Amino acid sequence: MKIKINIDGVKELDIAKGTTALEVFSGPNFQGNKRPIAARFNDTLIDLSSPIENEGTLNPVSFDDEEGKVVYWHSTSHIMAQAVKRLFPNVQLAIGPAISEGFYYDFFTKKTFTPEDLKNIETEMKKIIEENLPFERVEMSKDKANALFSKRKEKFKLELLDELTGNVSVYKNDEFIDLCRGSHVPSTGYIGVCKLLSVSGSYWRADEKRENLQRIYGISFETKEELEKHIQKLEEAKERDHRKIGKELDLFTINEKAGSGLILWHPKGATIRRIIEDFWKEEHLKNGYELVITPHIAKAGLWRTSGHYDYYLKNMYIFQKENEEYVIKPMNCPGHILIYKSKIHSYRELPIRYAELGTVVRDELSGVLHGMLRTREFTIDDAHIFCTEKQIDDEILGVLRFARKITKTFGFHKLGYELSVREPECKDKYAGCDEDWEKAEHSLKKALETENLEYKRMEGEAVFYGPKIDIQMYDALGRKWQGPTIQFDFNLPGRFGVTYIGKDGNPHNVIIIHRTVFGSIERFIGALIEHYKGDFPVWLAPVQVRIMTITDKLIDYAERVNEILKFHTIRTEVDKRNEKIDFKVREAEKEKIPYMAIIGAREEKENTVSIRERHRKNRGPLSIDNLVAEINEKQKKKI
RNA sequence: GCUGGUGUAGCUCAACGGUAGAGCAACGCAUUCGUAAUGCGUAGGUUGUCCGUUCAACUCGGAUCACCAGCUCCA
Repeated sequence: MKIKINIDGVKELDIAKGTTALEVFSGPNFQGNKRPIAARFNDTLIDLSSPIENEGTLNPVSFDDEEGKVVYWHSTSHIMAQAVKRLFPNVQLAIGPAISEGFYYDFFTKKTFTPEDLKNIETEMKKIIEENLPFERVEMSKDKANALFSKRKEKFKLELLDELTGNVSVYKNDEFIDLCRGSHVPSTGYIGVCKLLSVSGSYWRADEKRENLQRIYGISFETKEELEKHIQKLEEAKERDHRKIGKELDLFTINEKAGSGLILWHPKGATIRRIIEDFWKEEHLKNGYELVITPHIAKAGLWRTSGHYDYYLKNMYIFQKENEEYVIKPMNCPGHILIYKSKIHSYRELPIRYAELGTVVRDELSGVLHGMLRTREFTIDDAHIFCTEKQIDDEILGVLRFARKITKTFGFHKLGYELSVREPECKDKYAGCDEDWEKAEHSLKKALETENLEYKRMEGEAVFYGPKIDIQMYDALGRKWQGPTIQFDFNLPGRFGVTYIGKDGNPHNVIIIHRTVFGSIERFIGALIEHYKGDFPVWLAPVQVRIMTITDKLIDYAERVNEILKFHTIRTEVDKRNEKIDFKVREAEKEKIPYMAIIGAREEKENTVSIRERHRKNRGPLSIDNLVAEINEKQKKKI
């Protein structure tokens, strides 16, 4: 019996019922650029070996496709598990999914995998790949699967089976069998090159009360070149590590005498931060925000009212003084609310926008601390917008535009958007009424659509007190960083009784919108360091010009130039050491200083400096006035 | 917090049961030099901390602190 299928909506083919996808793709009527490794039939991903029984649309999936990578890496994780089982028959299998870059597999075993083991596993994987074992999909009843995995003593697979209903599928290559939904590449030979990257601990089901597992991470590609490129990218990421650059460029340190997760900002790091904060304040003042300052500690009662004392207790630093319990603030919202509530507000005053670079302290688990990206004390560029229901559309749109503009100023040109909304099934676990949620969601959606932004809808990802937009920034390496957040709050207004007096003379509920652009200044600057690789644009560079003398005789002139530049708010340093100019240039290059102003007898005579610009080498002489104008122009343009 | 790894001079790293060594940086002297390293010299360490094993510990064991890779958490 013949059936019709579509390929890519372009070609229509008549095929015999039961023909496999692989047969279709290797037939004369199909030409693809990339080797298919799986197929998409209508909306489901299928194996190339799956027979096609119905009419529909069939498309090849290759490694270049997002879902192709998932298949490819997932298959490699099976191969790794197979290799591990061959070498260490006693380990039990947990799970082994593909992740955003590669795959992992969790194993239950008393032994710990050493780098030596990884090498051996890798070698065994290569053998399995050479054996070119087919990935066979077998569907069976749950009972049969239960019997199978009991016999193989795979207790984790049995636990997973417990939660499945109906028939299940297992994948088999030779002696190795795994409970798996699929899909997979046709055979192990499809995997080109693979590399195991690291081992770490994990828990079964991410539950620390459950079994401790050993997780092996790896990645695979079709060609050696792709693998090398990937490894290069990992090395590049290491080179950009803000902790490494922060030390090299003398930006910040973390000192165990002070405590972990606490940043000591050195002059150069503090300069970058100051420039960013000044810019932030200016922009907020220009955009209708008022700057406020709230205390670092407050009585426990305030945090009881806000609710933090209950649900955020384990993260709060609490201390006792004169029979009064105090909390070091982990959030800025209650303070802003107290300022709002210091008097009665008319509808005519709204919206009110309070902004603060508010430093908060949170006790984070020691294991999560990570340079500037995850600290125990950090400064949120926080703002709270108090507005009426009618104003939310304008406010959200305003915040979205504002946040986009600021992040772009820092060179994050590619942004991603996520709209987090309620889980539709369990509405009762959320604060606020249905109507609030719908209006808020509508307004967030509308803002994204007005700006023509593509976004991902994250069902059930909203926090309990309101829906939000999260913005991700993509850095120079294409990595994602958490950026601005725009968050509704249906919880605090009720808890604190935040109201305004309407036209009717009655109090009405205020809508509170939390928003932040940087999230945490520390994290943002950490991201910025990695994004720019420490090579900051002129407006952010802690030292913009290093003046360097060729001989001691030029020190006086160098000092004069220094004074002039400083007078024009240019950040300069003089290198008047008795060293050769090559040496001074080398150091300035290593320190990524954008302008080197070299001073010799000629320059003194002509009242100039000789400019060497980073990335542009020697530019020759330039008058002081022109140098000032050029740098000030860059400062103004924020480049 | 959990699993695994690491901790030696300001930095990067070496030594390894017999009481620590290099390069860079610092300091001193010489050199006064034109766009990525001038030469010579000096000084610098209770080997993260504490406890134990040993005739002897940087080296072995335990605890602790910190860091790293993950897990977990993230109102």
